[in-house]
Amino acid sequence: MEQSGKSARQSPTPDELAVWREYVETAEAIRQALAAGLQATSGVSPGDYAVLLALSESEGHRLRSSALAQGIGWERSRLSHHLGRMESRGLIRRRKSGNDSRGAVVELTDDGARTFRASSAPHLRLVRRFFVDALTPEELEAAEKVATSLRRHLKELAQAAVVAKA
Amino acid sequence: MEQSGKSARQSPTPDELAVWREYVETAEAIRQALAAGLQATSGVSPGDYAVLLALSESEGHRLRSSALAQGIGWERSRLSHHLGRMESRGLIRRRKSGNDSRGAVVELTDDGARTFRASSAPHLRLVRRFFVDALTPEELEAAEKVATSLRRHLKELAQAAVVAKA
DNA sequence: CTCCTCTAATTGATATGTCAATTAGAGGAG
DNA sequence: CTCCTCTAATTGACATATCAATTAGAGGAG
Repeated sequence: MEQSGKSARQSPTPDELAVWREYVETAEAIRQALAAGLQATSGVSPGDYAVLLALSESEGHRLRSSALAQGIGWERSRLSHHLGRMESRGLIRRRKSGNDSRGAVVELTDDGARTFRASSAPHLRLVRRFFVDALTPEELEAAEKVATSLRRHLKELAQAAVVAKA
Repeated sequence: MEQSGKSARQSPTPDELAVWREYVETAEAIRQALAAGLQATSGVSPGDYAVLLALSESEGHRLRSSALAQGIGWERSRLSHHLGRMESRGLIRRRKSGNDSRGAVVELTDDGARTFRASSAPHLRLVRRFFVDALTPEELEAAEKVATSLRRHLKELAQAAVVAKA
């Protein structure tokens, strides 16, 4: 009867599945609300914001493209395409790197810096309105614990997969 | 000194912001892991899965396109585009509705039904592995509470916005 | 130097998502 | 019937995301 033992159960129970659905749908709804707010208040997308934030916080408002990709956790190709769009809107500029002319350096234009300054406060206000204000201090703490557990578990699974491949 | 009062605070504190980032990044990581798993095990995207699930559960494996959009919470245009892609892969079929020939009826093909059956179990296993197994029963309950609070708060804000417009 | 291989970044193809504009038919007022 | 208006769904344009293939230069072996 190992099928009935807890460790042999393969699919979530209906209750577990309901929590899962609530979890993903909620995260998606908030992501979407915030994206719409950011777009409406300052005309930037969440992707734009991530790039502008990373550049704004960096020394000299510039970063190697690979360092930028690393910093915001994007694949390079995604970043290349996105930088192309941002460059055509005048938010950033790309130059060849001095030491290694394979590498590109991405830098914020004045317009990009101005756009980031204009978008930052409204964005943070929305994070507060949509997320922080919705939760009691206890819930906020619980949310952190849940996210941390999920993250840790995912990392372990990824680690196990890597080991299995080797 | 109303700036220092809690109710006047506009931006999240650094701690609150850190929780927010952990929350969104985690949700995004899970979404992405699950999408990759679904693709690898059965060659369907999360969007395909949502459509196939709704049709599989419906009377006669068919739904009015507007009812389908409503059921999975998509905009119509998004659904139209997605159905076009699924139809070209032979997973679904569209017919004109009898009573109202503006309306289209979407139905599962045999191949679509087979594809859904093949993708369902692996998908549910992954939900269990990535989400349910990561959390203690207490954390699972906490996750539900957090999601519910966030959802309720979002709905209230949307309601307030609608009222403000009127 | 020449060849090999590795790395940085871009490019092209395709899938997905959003918005605005359009098409087709329903249904009522006159 | 004709016109008006509303609804259902699609379409086109464009932004975004992923994957595979490619380009350009770095850096070492010979």
